[in-house]
Parts: sequence; structure tokens; C-alpha cells
Amino acid sequence: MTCPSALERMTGPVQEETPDSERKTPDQRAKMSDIERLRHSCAHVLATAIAKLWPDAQFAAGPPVENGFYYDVDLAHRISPDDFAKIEAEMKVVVKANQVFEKVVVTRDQALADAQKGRLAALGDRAVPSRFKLDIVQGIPEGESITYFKNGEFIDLCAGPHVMRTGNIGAFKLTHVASAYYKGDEKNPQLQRIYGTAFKNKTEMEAYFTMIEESKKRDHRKLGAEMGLYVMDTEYVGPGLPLWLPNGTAIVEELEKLAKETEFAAGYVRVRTPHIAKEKMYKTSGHLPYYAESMFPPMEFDENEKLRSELEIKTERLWAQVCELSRADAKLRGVDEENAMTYVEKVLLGEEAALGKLPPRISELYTEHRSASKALRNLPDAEFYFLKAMNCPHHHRIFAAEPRSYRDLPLRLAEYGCCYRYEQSGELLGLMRVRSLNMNDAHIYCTTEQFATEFNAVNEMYLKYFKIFGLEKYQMRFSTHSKEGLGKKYVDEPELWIQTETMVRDVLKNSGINFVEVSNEAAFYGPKIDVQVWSAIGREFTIATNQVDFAVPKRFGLVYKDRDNSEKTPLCIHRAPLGTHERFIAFLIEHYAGNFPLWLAPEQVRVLTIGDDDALVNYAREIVTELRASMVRAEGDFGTDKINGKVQRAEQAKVHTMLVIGPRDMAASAVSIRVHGKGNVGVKPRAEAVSDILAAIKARTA
RNA sequence: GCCGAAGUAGCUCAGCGGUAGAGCACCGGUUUCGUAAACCGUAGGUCGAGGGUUCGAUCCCCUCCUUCGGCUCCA
Repeated sequence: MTCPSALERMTGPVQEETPDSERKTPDQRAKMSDIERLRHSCAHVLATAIAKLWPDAQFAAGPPVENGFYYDVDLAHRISPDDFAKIEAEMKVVVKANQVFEKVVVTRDQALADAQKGRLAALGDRAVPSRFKLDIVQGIPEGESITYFKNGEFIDLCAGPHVMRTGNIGAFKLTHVASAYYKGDEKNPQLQRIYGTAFKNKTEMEAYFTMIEESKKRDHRKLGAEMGLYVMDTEYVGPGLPLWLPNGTAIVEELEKLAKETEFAAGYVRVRTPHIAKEKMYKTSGHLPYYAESMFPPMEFDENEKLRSELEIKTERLWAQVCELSRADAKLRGVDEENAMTYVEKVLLGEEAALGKLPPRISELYTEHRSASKALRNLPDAEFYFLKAMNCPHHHRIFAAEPRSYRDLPLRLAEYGCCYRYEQSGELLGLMRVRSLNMNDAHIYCTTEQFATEFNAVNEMYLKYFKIFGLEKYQMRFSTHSKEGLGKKYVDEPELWIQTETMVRDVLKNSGINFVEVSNEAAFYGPKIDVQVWSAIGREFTIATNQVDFAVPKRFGLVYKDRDNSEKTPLCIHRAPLGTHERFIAFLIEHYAGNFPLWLAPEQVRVLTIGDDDALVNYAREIVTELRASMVRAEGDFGTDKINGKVQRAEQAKVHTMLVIGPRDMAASAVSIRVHGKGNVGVKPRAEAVSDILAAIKARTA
């Protein structure tokens, strides 16, 4: 289904990932690709070098990762990139020595004893135990074999696998150093994580670093600023809240147009919902307990604020008066001070007959107090409103707004809903991670029988989009639940989980879509698919998500009337093929290096005049007007600059098509066409040039 | 949120205890040029914010904000 990208050819097929905090099973280890094996081995070489330079280093984990490897180390010396040359030199010695990676099977007791002696992840015995290794040994399940890998004097607790010899590592380089918690838990000590990468040979490594350089040039934050797509006004608007400038908005609206056309053809209907909703919405949906901290704090909204405070003051005042008078009355009746209130309350509350005994003024005040506090109690509570972090609950309420029949299904509600998520400050990253986001969202309500067709149609839509954007490599990550998470991370519906996961798996298998299955990463309400794509330079992006929801419609009590007159809860498919505008455009900027195809280019056409002669400018202006009348984003540059200057400015602004107009063109009713990055492509009659442009935009061709 | 680094004109950067600098862009002129920069000039800054040290702070110290590199998280 997919062509291997340059990166894939370099790094081998993408593997299922396992979070650091979880151990890889022996089964997963067996699947380790050649390049991962090599990188894992290089991590050992790194540790060998560090152990030589700083013998007191304590090592934790050193796995291969997507583009390389790392080793986590606890060390008093703070390793900085300045140390890399020194470490790499030691690593080179190890690689040159061509040491054998020798696998040694040991008993648990032996491993524990060695860890105590500080012998693990070290070149010899040490005064202090290898404390992380000790912890890891203790975590290995009974019955699983415990192995070391030994290269030279360096012994590491490791399940492998490794390459045969250190000399098999053809090229390596340390890249950066970061911090990480042991086992990814912030309660654990913080370690230094030293990253590096390794390849079979130097050529492959150079290709990799070329790609990294290229991705820096294509960084959406850099290009987004240069091209005037968006700005972050952190001072007045806030971090993670992008302002879309006219150029960026043009792209946003083209994507919306694409989605609207595609969805309309596929039988979706459009809806619009507010940006906020009451607390009840998210209590009902079940999002609040799971996601409260990543939602913006609620706004308290009290319609009766004034009345409430008046009543509060009034009840307090009345009660104070009642108390005062009652004490005086009790005293009069000879009840001692200590029991005065008890006495009065008893009379007031219970003994009706005794009412008459009290001075009428107290009864009166008491009655007044009672009615005021009743009024206070009866005031509706203040409401809490949340900014919506997702559109689904609003759509569920649209489903609930009318009685639904099985004839209405599937019902496909689509909206470019603007959501707000309080992403942690350290998470914000240009447009990739933001706090306000526009989702290409839709919710499909369907019956169990309709599910496979609907789910498949959604996947087909993804593929259609991939084609438009020229994405050759993609992968669907099918995330399922875990039994242990039921009732915690996941709604406690074991049968529905199995049932929906089976349905999704069957659809994926039958359609031949490229997917991998990952357990324990589902949404809380059902299995999901994360859509990964690879940009033109081979970087991976997770752009979209597609989820099954068998839980939340039930929580909202959504039902449709089936053929047999029974009420049934629909299944819901959440889908957003273009993800969020923000992330998708960030991806497109890198993918196209800012050189957008005509239909997406913020400025599609710029008409440049050679000179500023009146007749010429009029002719050029006519062309701009004609194009704009057909919704082409065309501008004119009619100034006094030399044509070279105008061309350069247009090229730098990445204007897709430049129409250069000089006296010769005007005389022939023609235009001279120049395409961004391609140079002068020749002269055409004006009418033909215009119709070509319109046709290319309509076809959304590159 | 956590660890580390950085914030000087719209952009790219220089300066680093003693009056704040350049190029490009902007603006005003001049130039009339056939496909990646014609020329001249004006203007532009609380040197991220607040506090401290100092005779004097863009520079040194502290706090905060934001950004960047990671970690954690991602409905």
C-alpha cells in the first residue's frame, strides 16, 4: 500500500513502540529490526565509554528509539555537548576493538549479587550497588530468564538482542543531552539522558543529518513567520493561542473548503455549536474526571449573584436579632445563659404549642428568617461554564435534540469546531501543540450493522486526502484497551471493548490498510486509530485520530427507535481526518517547505509590471480584477521597482504564479508566466493563462 | 508542570559595567528597468518584565513571563 520513504529505507520499518515505563516483552524484543539492534548495541558502547570516563556512573535504561538511541545515566558531572568529543573518542576505541557482544545467562541470585557489587553496567566491581539495574532485576518476572551482554570488560544487564561485534556499528554520533525521570515517573530521580544515533555506514548517517538540516529549514515556526501565516501574541492573547494572519487564513479556508466538499459528498451534514457548555455536560460525558486538568478552568456564572448576597446578609442579620432577643427572653424565664439557645430552638422548632409562649416579636423574626433562608436555598446554584475541549458532547446533544429513528442513521454531524485545551506550558510548540484549535471534526452515529461500512468509509476518506497532499507513506496506529485498565483508564465494559475492537480490526484487515496494533493506548470510551503520516523529507507526524465511542452516547442516554420499536443506543465514530488546522498546516508547511501548490498558496498569483506606465498598469490591473472575480488570490506589484526586484520579492514570498507584463505582452493580449521555483515558463494568451489557473485550482493539482 | 538554555529595531544578528549598532523590511524621494535586489534619505529601541548590587546595569545577582531543547501528557 505504501512506498518506503527515504527515511524508512534508511532506518528500516517502523516498529511498534512501547512506552519506557513498560518493559518490552521477549516477543517484542525478538521483533527488533537490524537497525534497532545496531543502535541498542551502540547504547552499550556509549555506556562503556561513560563508565571508563566516570566510573561512578549509574545507568538505567538504554533502548533504541525512532531515530537513534539513548542511555539514561545518573552522574554527578553534568554532561554537556562539550563532553561529546571526549565520549565519542572513547566509543571509537570500543568500536575499533571490535569486541564481541557475548550473551550470558545468569540466575536471579547471581544477578542480584552482581548488582549489589556494582558490577552491572560497569567495567568492574564498585563500592556502591548498580542501583537502577538492581531495581530492574527485581522487576523481572519469575520464570523469565535473566541475561547479561558483555563487551570487553563492560557487563550490562540486558535482554538483547545485539549485533555480533562492536565493529558492526558503522557510524555513530552523539546528538544531544536531556533530562528524564527514571521510568518516566516524576517521583523518581532525574537522570541525564544522552541521545545519539548510529547507522550501518557513514553514507546513511550523512543522509540522516541532511534530513535533519532540511527539517530545520522547513520548520513551520520559521516559515510561518517568514510567510506571514500566523503570529503568537503571548503578551496580549496568550501562549499557544495563534492569531491567523491573512496568508494563513487563506490556507485554513482552503482546507475547510476541501473538507466541506468531501464531507458533503459523503453524506455529512454540518452543524455549529457554541464554544462553551455547562459543567453538567462534561460530568455527563465523563470527560471531567479524566481531563479536568487539561481543560481551561471554568467560569463561574451566577445569575442571582446580587439577590444571593442580599439574602445572605438578610438571613444573617435576622438570625442575629433572633438570637439576641431569645437570650434575653430565656434569661427572663430563668433559663441559664448556657442553655438559652437550646431552649429557644426547642420551642421554635418542635413544640408548636409553645410558640405562643414566645414574645410575638421573636416568632415574627423567626418566621421571617425561615422564609429568607428558604428563598436562599431555593436560588439556583451558580453555574460553571467550561470552554469546550472537544466537540462530541455538543454533537451528542444535537443527536438528543430530536427523536431519532433507525431510518435517520447513519447521522453524520460535521463541524469545524474551535476547542480549547490547557496544554502544559512545556508542551506548547508553534502550531503543533496549541491551546486553541480548530478540528475538522465529525461524529457519525450508526447502528452496529452499519459500523463496518461507516468506519471503512472514514478510512477511505483519509486515503483520498493523502493522495491530494501527495503523502506516500502513512500508518494507522490501532490502539486498544488493556484488561488492567478497565474501570480506571477505560470504561468498564469488557464485552463492548472486545466487540468494537474486533469490528475495527476486521475493517482494517479487509481493506488492506497499513496498520499496527498497540495495546493500552485507547481513548477512555473506545478503541482508536491514530493516523501517522510522513512528510516529504521523511519525518513522522501524527495528524489525525479516529475513534470508536460506545460509552458516551449511552451516558447521554442517546437512543434511536429501531424497526422492532425498541430503543437502542447508537455507536459513535469520532473522526478528524485533517486533525486540527493548526497541526495539519504545521505539517503541510514542512511537507511543502512552504512552497504550497497553487490551490493552497496564500498568494496564488502576482501580476508584475515592467515599469509603471499608465496603460501597462491598467492592463495588469484588469487581469488582477478578472482573477479576483473568480476567487483567485491575486495581487499586483505595479510599483517603480526594476523587474528583477519585483521577481525576487515575489519568489521570496513564495507566490505560486507570477504574471510578468511588459509592453510586448500588452500589445499581444498575452502574459509571460513564471512559476515559483520553476522560473520563466513562457508566454501565453491572457485568456488561456487565466483559464489554466482556474482549472489547476479546481483540480487541486500540485 | 519538571530539568536545562535563551530573550537587543518588524526580521537576521553585533555589542556586554560608562550616551544602543549594522543589513534587510517599512516610509519619503530619485530611477522606467524583460524574469532572484537600481540609488539617496528619513524614521524606528524602557536591550522580555519587575526587584536588587553599583557613582553608573542591556551587561552582574534574584523573581517572574515567554521561547527553544528534552521529560511527562495528549479526549
